[in-house]
Amino acid sequence: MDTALDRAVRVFRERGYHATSIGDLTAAMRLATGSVYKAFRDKHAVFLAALERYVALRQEQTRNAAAKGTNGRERLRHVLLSYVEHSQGSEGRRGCLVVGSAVELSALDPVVGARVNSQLKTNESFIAGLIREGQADGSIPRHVEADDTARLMICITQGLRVVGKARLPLDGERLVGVAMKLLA
Amino acid sequence: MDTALDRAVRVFRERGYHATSIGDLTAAMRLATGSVYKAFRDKHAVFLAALERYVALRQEQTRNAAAKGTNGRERLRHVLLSYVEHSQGSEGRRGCLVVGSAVELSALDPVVGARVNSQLKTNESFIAGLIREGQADGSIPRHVEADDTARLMICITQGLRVVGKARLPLDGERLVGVAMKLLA
DNA sequence: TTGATTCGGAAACGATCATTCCCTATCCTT
DNA sequence: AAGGATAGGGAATGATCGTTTCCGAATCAA
Repeated sequence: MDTALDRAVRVFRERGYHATSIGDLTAAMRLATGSVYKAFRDKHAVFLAALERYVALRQEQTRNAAAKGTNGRERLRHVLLSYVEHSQGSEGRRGCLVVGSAVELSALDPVVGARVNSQLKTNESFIAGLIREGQADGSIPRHVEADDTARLMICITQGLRVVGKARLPLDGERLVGVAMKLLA
Repeated sequence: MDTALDRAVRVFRERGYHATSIGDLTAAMRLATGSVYKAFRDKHAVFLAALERYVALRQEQTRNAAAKGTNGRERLRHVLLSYVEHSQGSEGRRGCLVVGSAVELSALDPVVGARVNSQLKTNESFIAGLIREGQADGSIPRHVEADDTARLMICITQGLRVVGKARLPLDGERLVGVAMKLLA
């Protein structure tokens, strides 16, 4: 079942919500129509479950990236690097389900809208936390505005997914190198 | 006819491509079904025309914002400020047709994909040009990498639209203040 | 005024959508 | 071994989609 949900995540990432038919979904999940409706109330419920699963997976990947760093600044750098890598190539073209939900559904679907909003806030707090961590361990200057900088960095991460989906090449080292100026 | 196309732009921005039915379109454009198909080959052609019109409008607004500045740095600052303002409030919730096209259609529709890609490159060149202008007039240091910085700023602008659509409040002065560190 | 022509509007079309229903095979219990 | 409950598969259903077609009104030339 979880493997079927992973396949649902994949097809929703590639095609978005409205362009994904139940036929696409059953083909990808290798389940018959009836089976999908046994497991989920409707298409919307499948999407919500897929979104939840995607968010959990991405959160784990981001925490793992952060763990690579030895101080606040380095942890943040690895998080940004991880975002660039995931926004690139075939993974980038597959797209981010949070960005896709925000753009395609946020305005029309209050449930998805609220979920996306809360997830962005969670990510923002995580980044703000890393900045404060860096300020505590001396790797980031005290005068950096943690909240404003975190919000701008969320814009960068979400923008990376948009640009990556549009097939512009992204050089991780160079882009992150420039972005780290925000911590000066 | 142009006023009808403006209404099409509006509904496509709000609902995206797939969630907009011909019924939505005719209601918004105040045209009957037959009239729409007299003026355009199909729904896809309406979208392409709307995208073209939106891009032209936004480009003009961005150039106007740039014109407010008296040197390269100030012109860039006004461009960023303009982006934040457009990403906010009701205008922000309406969304950006370029971001929407990139996320929803870029991977599935080669024509839209190519158009979005070229538009992002155009915007990037415009920003890179402003940076070089600032370096020529002394308002931006020479050691700033124009191309890398421009690409990161494109990420910021596209990300602003995503975050704005997700209803996170954006403070123009604060965010742009932080972003201008990239020109240090 | 008349006739031809062009343009917008609404009904009709097949296709496809999300959803429901029913049947079959598989297991666990006794 | 038999029976009952359960899960999965696939056909049927009503609604809605994009598109086409046809009809009436308005416009312009003569």
